[in-house]
This record gives sequence, C-alpha cells and structure tokens, in this order.
Amino acid sequence: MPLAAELKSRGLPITRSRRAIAEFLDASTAALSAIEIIDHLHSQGITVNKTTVYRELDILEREHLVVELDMGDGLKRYELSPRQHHHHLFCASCKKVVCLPVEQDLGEVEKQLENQTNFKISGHDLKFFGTCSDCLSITGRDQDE
Amino acid sequence: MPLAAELKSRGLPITRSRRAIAEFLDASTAALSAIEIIDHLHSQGITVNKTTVYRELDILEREHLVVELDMGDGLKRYELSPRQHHHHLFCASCKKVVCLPVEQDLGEVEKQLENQTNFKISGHDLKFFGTCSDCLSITGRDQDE
DNA sequence: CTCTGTGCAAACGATTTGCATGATG
DNA sequence: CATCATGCAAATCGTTTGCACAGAG
Repeated sequence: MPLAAELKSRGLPITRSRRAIAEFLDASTAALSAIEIIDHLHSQGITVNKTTVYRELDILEREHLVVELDMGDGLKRYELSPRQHHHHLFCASCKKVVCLPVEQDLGEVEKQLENQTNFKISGHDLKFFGTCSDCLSITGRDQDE
Repeated sequence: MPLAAELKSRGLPITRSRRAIAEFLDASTAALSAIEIIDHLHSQGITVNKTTVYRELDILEREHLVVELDMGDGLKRYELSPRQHHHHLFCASCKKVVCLPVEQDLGEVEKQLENQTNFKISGHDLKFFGTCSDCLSITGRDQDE
C-alpha cells in the first residue's frame, strides 16, 4: 500500500504537503534526507516549509512507516520501513544509498559478542562505502572536457 | 609511543592544552567526543577553549594519529589510530564505545558486492548497538531505591 | 469550537571560522 | 619578526520549537 493510503487508513488527513512527501518517498529507491525532499518538492513547484517536512518525517517514523538511516555524513535519511533487515551501500560522491540483502548471519555474531562482552546487544548496522558506477564514469572522464 | 611524544617528534610544540588532550586520548579506552574531552579537562581544573579542542583533534586527524568515528548520535568521536581494522560496540546508555576484533572477512563480501553492484567499494563500517553490563546493572535495579 | 496541519522566526547544539592576541624560537 | 597556539565571538548548518493562524470536521 502506498504511504499516503497507509496514512489515510490510520485516520490522518491527506493534505497536499503530506501527499507530496509521501509520494516522493514511495517513488524513491534511495533513502532521502529532509533537504533532498525539500529541494525536490521546490523543483516541482511545490512550496513546503522545511518545518512541515521535518514534522512529516517525524510522524511517518512514529507510525513506523519509515525508518531513520544514518550514513555518517551528518544528515538524517529516511527510507520506507523495510520488510526485511538489510544493509546499505553509500556513494560518497552523489550520496545515493543502495540497499543490500543480508549476506551473512550477524545475529550469530551478536550472540557470540554478548557472551564475550556482557553487552546486551540490540542490533547492528553494517554499511559499505564507495563510489557508484554513475559517479565512476563521470569522474573517470578527462577533466578537460 | 604516547601521542604527545609522537607530536613532538613531528615538530609540533607540546603545549599545556595539547599535552592534556593527548594524554586523555592516550589514557582512554573509549572513543571520545570533543565535548567529553572538554568536560573532562574542565573537571581536572584545566581550562581549554572548545575551539582549541576541535582544532587539536583536526591536527591529530591530519597527522593520522587519531581517526574519526561516527556512532550515529550526532557527535564526532575520535580514537587512537588502530593498528588493525576492527568494529565497534556502542552502549546506548552511557555512550561507551568498545572495540571488537574483526570476526569475519568482510573484504570478501566487498568483492562480491563490487561485482553485483558496480560500486567501487572503499570500505565498510560495522557497528553493534546495545547496553553495556554496567548500565544493565544500574537500570536493572529496583526503580524505587 | 476543536483538532491538525502549516509557515515563519527564533532557538538549538555541535562544529567551524574570523580575527586579535600571546607565547616561543 | 615569523610561526603557530589560543581565546572569544560570531557564523554555520541541519534540525527543533514556539507561536499564530488557517482549514476541515
């Protein structure tokens, strides 16, 4: 179910801002920051105040429809709540975030760590960093062009 | 070699602030934020301006004597440059950061990912989150005490 | 009238920068 | 005097908050 419909089914009114933000999140394969959402909407001629965007993201998070994602560059990003646990790949150049299926059972590792460290482990976060093929082909070109 | 000595060997003068910051980093097993360093020094009666601390951390990073660490809570932390790659465990309660030896060869996974995704992968970051035994024993106590 | 949603301005908090001063060689 | 360290205030930047108002039920 699309985000907007999901919100509506929970009794939240579908306003123009809410619909625009929800649809952009639905349409995007990448995790989005508030700033990216604002810029995108403005480029579409839709004026939304940043406060509205931040508040909307809070609501979506509270409704567990999106989750916060931290790629370590100081921006909070949000992605649709994943059906299954996965990891991320982050392009240092264009900031694109690609989702990756889980490759190995880190849950096993967590149990081992609990025994070794006496921590109660609640989860993990595995990120890969690099440059995506798009950015590679751009930066790979002759700089004089 | 202690941090301060290392800095001196590189021609940087050892001032009171520099020594204090370096010694605290040397003595600490955890990754430290600028704020933690400032608070600690102030509690020791050593007045250092925050600007000085931030600048000192920049210098140490530029000299590759410390590395920046992002635990996703909005603060930059710094740890002595590790001799070997490792991962981290982060206590959500007291913000303690514990280092972990590498459990598995994620380098292998990186190669697989490069083939699957066309990313050029430069590294990864694996963090575990939870609560340390100290904090567990505190929060586990009867709240009425 | 009572909710929310909205916008604007101001506050926030960690970090950075500009600029003047101080210490050291 | 030349260099670098230092302190202070102000700026920055993403994010949050306070407050007033608009719009729907």
